[in-house]
Amino acid sequence: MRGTEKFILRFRAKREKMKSSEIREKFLKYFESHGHQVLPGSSLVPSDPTVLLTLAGMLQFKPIFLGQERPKYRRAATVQKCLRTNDIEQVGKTARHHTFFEMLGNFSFGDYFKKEVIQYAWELLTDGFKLSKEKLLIAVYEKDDEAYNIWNKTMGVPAEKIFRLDEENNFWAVGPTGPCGPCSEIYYDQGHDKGCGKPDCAPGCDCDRFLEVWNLVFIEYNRNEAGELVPLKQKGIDTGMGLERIASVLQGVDSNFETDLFVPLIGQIRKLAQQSLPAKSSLRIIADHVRAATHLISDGVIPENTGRGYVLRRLIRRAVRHGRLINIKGLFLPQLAAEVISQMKAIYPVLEQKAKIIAQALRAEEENFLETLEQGLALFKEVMNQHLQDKVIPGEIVFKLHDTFGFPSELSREIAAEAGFKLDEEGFSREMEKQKQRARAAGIPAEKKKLLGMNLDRFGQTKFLGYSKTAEDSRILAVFPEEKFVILEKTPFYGESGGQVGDTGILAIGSKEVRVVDTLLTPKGTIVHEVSELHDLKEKIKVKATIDTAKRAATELHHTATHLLHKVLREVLGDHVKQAGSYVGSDKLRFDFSHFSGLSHDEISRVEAKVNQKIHEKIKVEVLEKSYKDAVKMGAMALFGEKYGDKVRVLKIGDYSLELCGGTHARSTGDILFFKIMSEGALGASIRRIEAVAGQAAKVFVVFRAKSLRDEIEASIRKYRLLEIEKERLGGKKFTETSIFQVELTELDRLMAAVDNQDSVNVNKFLDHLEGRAEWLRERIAKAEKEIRDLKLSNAKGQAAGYLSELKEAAGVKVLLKDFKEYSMDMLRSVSDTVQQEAKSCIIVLASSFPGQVRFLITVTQDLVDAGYSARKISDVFGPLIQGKGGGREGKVEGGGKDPTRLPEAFAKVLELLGK
RNA sequence: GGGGCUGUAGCUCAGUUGGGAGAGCGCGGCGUUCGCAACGCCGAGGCCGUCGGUUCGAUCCCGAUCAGCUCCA
Repeated sequence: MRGTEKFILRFRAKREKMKSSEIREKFLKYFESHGHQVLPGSSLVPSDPTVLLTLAGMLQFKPIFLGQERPKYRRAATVQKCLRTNDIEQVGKTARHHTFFEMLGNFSFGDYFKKEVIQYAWELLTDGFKLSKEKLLIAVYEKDDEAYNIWNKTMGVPAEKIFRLDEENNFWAVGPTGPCGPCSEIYYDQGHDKGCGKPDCAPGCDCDRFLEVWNLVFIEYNRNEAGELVPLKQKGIDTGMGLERIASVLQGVDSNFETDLFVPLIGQIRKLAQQSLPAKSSLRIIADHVRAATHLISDGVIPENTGRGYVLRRLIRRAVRHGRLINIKGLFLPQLAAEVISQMKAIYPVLEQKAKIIAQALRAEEENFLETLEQGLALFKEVMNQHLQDKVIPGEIVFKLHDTFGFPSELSREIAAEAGFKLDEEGFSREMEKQKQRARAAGIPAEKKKLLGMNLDRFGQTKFLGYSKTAEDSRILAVFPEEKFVILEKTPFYGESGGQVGDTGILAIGSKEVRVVDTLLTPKGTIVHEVSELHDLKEKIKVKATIDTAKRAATELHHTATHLLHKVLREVLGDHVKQAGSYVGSDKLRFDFSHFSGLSHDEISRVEAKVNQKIHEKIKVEVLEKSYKDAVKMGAMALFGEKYGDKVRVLKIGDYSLELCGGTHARSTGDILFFKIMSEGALGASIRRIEAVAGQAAKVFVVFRAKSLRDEIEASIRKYRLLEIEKERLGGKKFTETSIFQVELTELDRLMAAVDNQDSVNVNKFLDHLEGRAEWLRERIAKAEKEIRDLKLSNAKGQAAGYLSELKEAAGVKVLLKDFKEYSMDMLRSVSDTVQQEAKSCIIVLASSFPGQVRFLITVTQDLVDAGYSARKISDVFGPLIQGKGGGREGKVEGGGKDPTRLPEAFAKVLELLGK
C-alpha cells in the first residue's frame, strides 16, 4: 500500500509542476492585475544602433531611464528574449549558462519604488509560485538600509536571511555615467547537497546552492561626469527574472536544461546522435545554440563575418562541431530549428513567419562549414601530433584554421583545450595583423592614395551643379601639374562617390580644349578633375566645364536601375538583403549584397522581370532635400556605417523605393529601357554580387549574346556533321539530322521585339532556348568524339592479331617492328597487349607517325626482361635516331620524336642491337 | 580589391620519383528468395573544372582563368 501512495504522491507532484508557458502567463497576469501594461518583448536586434544585441530585459526602456523619451505607461511588464555570448565557453559545462534566454521583468517609470516592488516580488514568488518562504534569501547593497529595512521590518524576513553585498555585486549602472542605483536580489536555497559545502557558502557564492532567481534594481541616481551620484527626480524600477532558472526551481530539476523548455529539444538531438550516451555538454551546447540561432535569424540577422552576423556564425559553427562530436550525420540544424519554432511560435509568432528563411540560412551555413570542418580538424590533429611536448598550437596554424577553414579562434581554443593544448595567441594576432596590412596596402587604388597624400582639405567643399546642369562657366582654383589634377570653383562634374563613377568631359579655355578623363571626390567634398594634358591651365583663369552627357546619361540609367534592383532583391529574397557595396558606370552596374546562398535561375528571372516591370510602368524619379532625421522618419533606407550631413538627398521612385543617395539619376524609370543581369556569384561568405546592364548597354548585351550563341550553334552543326561522316567511315552508324538546330533570323527579330517591350521573361526564354541548343550540340560533339575514339581503338585491337605474321626473329627472340599512321598511344597499347597475349614472349616496338612527329611504345615481356633485355636500352638507341627520347620501366617505355622519315633506319638499328 | 583552400564517376572521396584513372555508396542486369531485406556475380557511368606552358609524354610540375569555400579590406 505504501508503494502505491508514494506513486500517487509522485504522480501528483509531477502534475502540479508549472510549465514554462504557465510561468510566463502567471507573471504577466500578476503584474497586469497590479496596473502594469503588458508590452511585447522587443527584437534581439536593438533599435539603438550602438548596441550589438539585446542582452537585458530593460534595453527597450533604456531611453526612458536615460530621460530621452517619455514613457507611454508608468508601469510595464515584459517577457524579453535576450542573447549574450560573453560566457559562451561556459555554456554546456554548467547547469545555468545560456546564450539565449528569456527575461521576465516589471518596470516602473517614476511610479512605484522599492517598497512596492519588493512586495510584488515577494507576493508573486511565495503566493503565486508557491515557493516556500523558508527557502528564500535576500541580498541587498551594503549601504542600502532602506531596502534592508523593507525586507526585514515590513516583509518580516529574518535578519539572518538578508545579506549585504558590495558595490560589485549589488549596484547597477548602464555605463560610467547615467542612471544607476542599488539592487536587491532574491535567492532560492537548493539545499546543502547542491552546494560546495564550504562554511562561508552564502548568496553570491559561485556554487549551485543559492540560485539568484530575481534581481530588483532601484534606479535612483544619475552619475554625472564628475562621478557624483545625484538623486533622480523620477525614480525607476527595473527587474529581471530568468525564465529558465525559475522554471528549473518550480519544476524541481537540477539544471535549466531539464526543464520543459529544453527536454523535447534535447530529446530530439539525442535521437539524432544515434548513440546511447552522447556527451551531455554537447547536447546542451547544441540545444542552447540552436535556440539562439533560430531567434537571431527570425530577427533578421544572417551569418556574416562581422557584428551580429558573426555572433550568429560562431553559434552555428560551434553547434555544428558538437554535432559531429556526438556523431550526428549530415545536416541537422534546420530540423532542430523546426522543433524550436513549433515549441515557441505561440509566444514568438515571428518564428513561424520567418521559418523558411531560418531553415535556408541554417542549411547554407551548416553546409558551408561542413565543407571545411573536416579538413580543418584533420590539420588540427596533425599539428597536435607534432606538438605533443609543448602542447601549443602555433599562431600560423590558428590563423590558417581561421583564414582558410573558417574556424573562429575561440572554436580553435575550445578544441585545443579539450586535448589539453593552448593556442599561441600572440602569433595568431601577428598573422592577423599581417593579413590586414596586406589587404590595406592592396585595397586602395593608386589614384585614391595620391589624393589622400595631397592634403586638399583647404579647398573645402566644391559647389556641385551637376544635378541640373551639364555645362558651366567656372574659374580654376588650383592646378597640380604633377598629378594633372585641376580644382574648380564650381563644376557640373560628378566626383566618384557612392559607387557612381566620376564624370568625363572637357574644360574649354577660349577655343582650346582639355579632356577630363576622370573626376574624383575627397572626403571633405572637394571635386578634383583629372585631365589628360595641362596646356595653358593656370590658377584663376576662366574655363567652361562641359561633361560628356552621353556617358553621364548612361551612368544615370544604371544608377536608377541599381535602386530598383536593391528594392526588388529585398522583395524577392527577403528583408535581410542589404547593400554591401556597388559600382555604377556607363557600361554596367555591380551590386554586392548580403544573402546566404546563390540565386536560382528562377530567382534571377523573377528579379529581372520585376525590375523590367517597374521600367515598363515609367515611374517618376524624384530627389527630395531633407534633413537626415526627416529622411529616416520617412522610412528611407540608409547604409549602416555611412556618414551623412545635415541635409541629405532622398531618391524617391514613385511609391516604390526610397533611399538616401547623393548620385545622379534618370528622370523616369522608363528611360532605363531594359534591364538584364549578366552574372551572379559569390564574393565571400554570405555576400553575393550581381552584374547587370541597363539601357542601350542592355540591348547590346542581349543582341551580342544571341549572335554569339547563333555563331556557336552554326559552327557546332558543321563540326558535328563532319564527325558523323568520319564515324560512318570507321564503321559506326547513324547520322542525326542537325538542321533543326539552326537559328532562323526571324527568331532574333522576335527577341529584339521582346527587349523593346521590357519583356524579360521572353528574352530569357529565347536566350535559354539558344543556350539549350548550343549545350545539346556540345554534348553531341563530345559524345561523337568519344565514339570515334572507341571505334578506332576497337578497330586497332581487331587488326592486332594480323600482325603476328609480321613477327621477326632476332637471335632467337620474337620481335615486332611496325609503324602505324596517326594512332593514339591508347591504340598502340591495345595492339601491343593483344600481340603479347598471343605471342607470349616477344619484344614489340610500335611507332605512330604524324607529319613531323612520332610517338612510340616499346614493350618487353617479363620473361625477356628477366633474361636481360631492356625496353629502356632499346629506347636509348631508337629514340635519338628520330630526334626524340623516351622513358619508363625495363618492361615498357613510351616516348616520342620529331623525325618520322628515319623510322626505317631506327627499326633496323633495333634489329641490329638485338642481333648482337 | 588582396590572401589561403578545394575542383577526379550521379554522391562521398582515394590517387607522388610525370608513363594504361580507383574505392565505397548509388544506378542497371542476372542469380539465390513465395516476396522483402540481405548477399553473390556482371555491367554502365570520367576530355581528372577550363585554357595555355614545360615535356617524347601532364590528373600530377608551372602560369592564367572560371566556380565553390574561407579570411582580411
